[in-house]
Amino acid sequence: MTYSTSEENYIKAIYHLQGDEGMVTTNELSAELKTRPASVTDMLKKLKTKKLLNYEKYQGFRLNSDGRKVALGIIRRHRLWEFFLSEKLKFSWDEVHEVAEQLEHVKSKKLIDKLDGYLGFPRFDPHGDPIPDQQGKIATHERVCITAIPLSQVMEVCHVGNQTPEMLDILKHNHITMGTRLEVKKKFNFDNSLEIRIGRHQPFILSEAVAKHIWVKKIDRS
Amino acid sequence: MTYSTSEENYIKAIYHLQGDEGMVTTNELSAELKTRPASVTDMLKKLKTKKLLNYEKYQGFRLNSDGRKVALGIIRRHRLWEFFLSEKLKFSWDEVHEVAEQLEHVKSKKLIDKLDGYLGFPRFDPHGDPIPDQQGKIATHERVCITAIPLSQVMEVCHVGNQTPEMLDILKHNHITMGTRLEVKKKFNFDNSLEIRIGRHQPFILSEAVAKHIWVKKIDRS
DNA sequence: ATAATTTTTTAGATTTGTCTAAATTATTTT
DNA sequence: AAAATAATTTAGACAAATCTAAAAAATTAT
Repeated sequence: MTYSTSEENYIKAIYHLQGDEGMVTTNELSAELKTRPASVTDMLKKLKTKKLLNYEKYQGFRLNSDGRKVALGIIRRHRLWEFFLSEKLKFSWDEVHEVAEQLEHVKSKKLIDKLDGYLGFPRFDPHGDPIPDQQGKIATHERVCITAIPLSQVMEVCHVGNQTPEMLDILKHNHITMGTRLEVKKKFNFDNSLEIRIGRHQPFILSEAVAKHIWVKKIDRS
Repeated sequence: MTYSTSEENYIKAIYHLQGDEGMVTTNELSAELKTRPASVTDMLKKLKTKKLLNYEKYQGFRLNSDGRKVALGIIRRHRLWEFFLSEKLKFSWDEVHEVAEQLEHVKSKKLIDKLDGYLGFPRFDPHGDPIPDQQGKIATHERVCITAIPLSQVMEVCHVGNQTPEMLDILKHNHITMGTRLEVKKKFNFDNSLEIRIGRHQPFILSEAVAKHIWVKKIDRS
């Protein structure tokens, strides 16, 4: 079974919006995809006839098991391309997404599996998000937000939950990138800002608004 | 200016059909694209309003200078992807075309120029066809069809003008691939078949129908 | 619990690219 | 040069994905 670019975009967006439980609403999805709610309703009917989601009108919806499988395939393609663009073509971190949005819709299982091998079966993309394998399995880091780690423990940045240009600007300014090792030196309870230190450099402050999007893991001794 | 996948496919097909002069006909193009003539007429009107071709109804058509420029851009993308698939992902010669057909429509100038650099600015794709550079310039081998070369002169295969599975089957059977060095030992005037020898191997026969698609160049001493 | 508001769906239209069938123009044959 | 044939275009339809405007259902507020 293959799906149109449009169908794939809806499936992927629903996957990202639906957590482990709870329903996605029409308006949420229309905001995410920048379409009108009426268009969402049309596509939901279509995806329902294709048996990818549970949907009763006015009741919200979620992908079923088949739908999630399809979504993981799309995410696999997206993240492998992001890895390729970043690692091989030296695209900067914030440029990869837009191009990967297009590449992910190229239909060829063989292409993706060969690309995976060529890249060395990476398990995480340049944003630190896990890349599903051929079976749709995803590796998980035990990751923690820097707002929640103990003081003076050096950890490695492995995920950034907000990738707007504004956010990336702040990260670039403070030399934070995927894999950066940092420690929290102090927490200011007044505004929940954090004092961060990278290696032996001068410590600096991150606001709570920024800090809550930065996730770290224990340093990999593999 | 960007063009839809469909528009790009028409532009590319017209480019391939129109030689240095002479008109392309509606039926030719509809056969090439496997659409109905009526669909071709519709698209011609559209491409005419976009000023990519000269077209007066019932009179045939050809791309103008702008149209050719667009076509070369599409061909550049196609052939760079073919090179990537073959060289990096180890796709076999006959598998690259179909996937490249999809990849060529991804819109990102930066992607293509970075890919070009990553591949080392190749000038010929795995089929021996030239890859246009950023300015649309194409390198040309001085190539000759094996039906037209002198006897017992070793030359290098650099182009195959027919890439149907049937043709590729024959080539594979006879161990002919891009870069193969061969010589014509004898020409049989009865049916214009050729006796070919590769290195010190046992010579074999190629029919005229096959031979006329195989092109060679002088051996590169660079 | 009724009214007001918000969310979602329906109905009908639009765009792109395709099709069939019929009409028109060009070409070939006699 | 007229008739037959072939090529091309027009007219009208359809599917996919979107939209607007209006109707219906659900939620929130009073």
